[in-house]
Amino acid sequence: MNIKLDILRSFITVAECGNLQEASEALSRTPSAISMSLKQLNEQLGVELFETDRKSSLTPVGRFVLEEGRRALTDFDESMHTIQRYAHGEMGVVRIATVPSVATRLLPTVVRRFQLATPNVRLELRDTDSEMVATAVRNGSVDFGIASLSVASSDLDCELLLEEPFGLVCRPNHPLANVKKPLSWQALEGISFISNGLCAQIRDSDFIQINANTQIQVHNIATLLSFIDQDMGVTLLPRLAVLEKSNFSFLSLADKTAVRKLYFLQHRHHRISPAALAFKQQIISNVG
Amino acid sequence: MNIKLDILRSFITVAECGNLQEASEALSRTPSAISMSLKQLNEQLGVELFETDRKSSLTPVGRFVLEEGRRALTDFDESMHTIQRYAHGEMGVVRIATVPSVATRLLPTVVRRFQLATPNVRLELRDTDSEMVATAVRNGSVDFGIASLSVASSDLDCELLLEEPFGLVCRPNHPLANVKKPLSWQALEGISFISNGLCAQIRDSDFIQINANTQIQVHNIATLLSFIDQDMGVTLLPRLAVLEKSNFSFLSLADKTAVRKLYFLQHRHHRISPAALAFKQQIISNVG
DNA sequence: ACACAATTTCAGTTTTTCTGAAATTAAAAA
DNA sequence: TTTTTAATTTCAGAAAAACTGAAATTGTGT
Repeated sequence: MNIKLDILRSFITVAECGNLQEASEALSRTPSAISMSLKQLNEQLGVELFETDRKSSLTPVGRFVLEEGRRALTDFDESMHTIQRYAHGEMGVVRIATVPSVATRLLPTVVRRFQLATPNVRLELRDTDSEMVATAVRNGSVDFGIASLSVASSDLDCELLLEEPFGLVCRPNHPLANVKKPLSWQALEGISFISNGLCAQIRDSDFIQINANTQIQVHNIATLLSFIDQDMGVTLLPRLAVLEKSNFSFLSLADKTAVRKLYFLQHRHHRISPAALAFKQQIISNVG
Repeated sequence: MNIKLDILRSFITVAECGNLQEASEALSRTPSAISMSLKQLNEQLGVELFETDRKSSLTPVGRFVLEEGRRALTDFDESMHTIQRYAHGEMGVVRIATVPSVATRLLPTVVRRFQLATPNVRLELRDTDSEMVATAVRNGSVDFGIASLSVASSDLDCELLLEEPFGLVCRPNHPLANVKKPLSWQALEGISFISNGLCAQIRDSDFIQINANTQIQVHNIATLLSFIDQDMGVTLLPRLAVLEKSNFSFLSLADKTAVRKLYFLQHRHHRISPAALAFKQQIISNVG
């Protein structure tokens, strides 16, 4: 039979203490239990490990077992510790794909806290559009993603992270900028409206009409905002997509159904690593 | 409590087999026993290791435990194997000090056999005079020694290896070379006798007289033999001290008490390593 | 050689691990 | 979906292993 961890541990303790009594205290066993363990090790190796039955001096084999066994045990314990740390999410890699607005507006705080709590977890962030986020999740190149499309399929799992209302974005000197109450869709009539990719999420039929008639659609947010800045018109965006300290007015809408929903996207049957789970929960607690 | 070897082994086998049944056969246990072991590992880590209770796919933690655990186990097993090999004398170093005649006449055969049987044991041979052999044993710089002095003291243990009779060594054309029967001490009268260090071991009073009256004493055997070769006289040496295919006649003596005794010298309370013990036994079996 | 202290042995107890049957659960098939 | 089937888990009892405390043994120092 194989040499057991406990027995090796007992031997090392005895060899270090130089006698059974101390060792038995250190191991919280009776001397007789330790004696029996040593006897077992003896029989397994077929050689004496101590010069006499007083455990004060080792034989050459004893010295060898002490040295080699000590190394083997510390290595093993270290490995087990590493496993524990991984299991507790204190170690590992977290790979995330997310839409730009979340990456720039939501994650910095979360990342800062997470790094402080678990400095040994490496983070790999990537920001793209929602489609690519879903793809990355599907092919397993990220642990989970955050995107605004809810495409729960057989291999993709969607979980709502947050809803944020769309608002009208315009220059502060735009006529609409002074309206105090939430804007109705009628308010947009006769106004030059620039569409963007996120608008597709608003399901209101009145707005869909407006959106369909729009002449300009700009997908890149930075470009979009520079259009607005140059008096080309107004657009609709969720709060997060606009920088906080921007030079734009953000006006709320009367239609409370006009919201962008952000979802966690995960491979359906693949569990994520403890570190990834911890990061995900950090995001949730930071939003809630 | 700590993660146990057996449980880790079970987990790895199950992960490799992809199901409990195969694994339980490989481990010669029932599936239920393995199931309980896995449950224990789960509880110790606080995380699921398999995606479902069919053990076909691992969670990220499971993959990590498999990888790290596999390495930890093979390292540990290797260490234990190394210990076993050392304990069985298949590994290690054997350091020996011996008198020249043994080193040149006895050891070559023994070393050849030993190296064949245990190629991973390193040998460190050293040849000096008996006094220095004893010193080397005493201060622990060799595992054991072979010398012709019996100085059993409190820290030195002597064990007879072999006795070999002294004989008269002379040139083949020397008058004594033709004597057919064993020589008596009287035969040495009027003959030029060259003494050497080993002669001190002959305790016969007649010879002691002869030895005391000798004009020349040569300690180095090579020098001694070259004196004999140049017709300076005869000497007494044990068989081993003279090369087998030498140009000298070797005549037996009537006094059967004139023998050189070779002893194993060992530190009294220090056990020697299994490899050293094996080598020692190889010597004994080669002599007997 | 003696007395003392440490270790081992032994028998019985506790703890752990294992087995086999039954219950549960998940995947596959109808 | 429901049924069938196969794998896994749970459970209670059995077997094995480890442990304890008292007694016997052994070795050390005087």
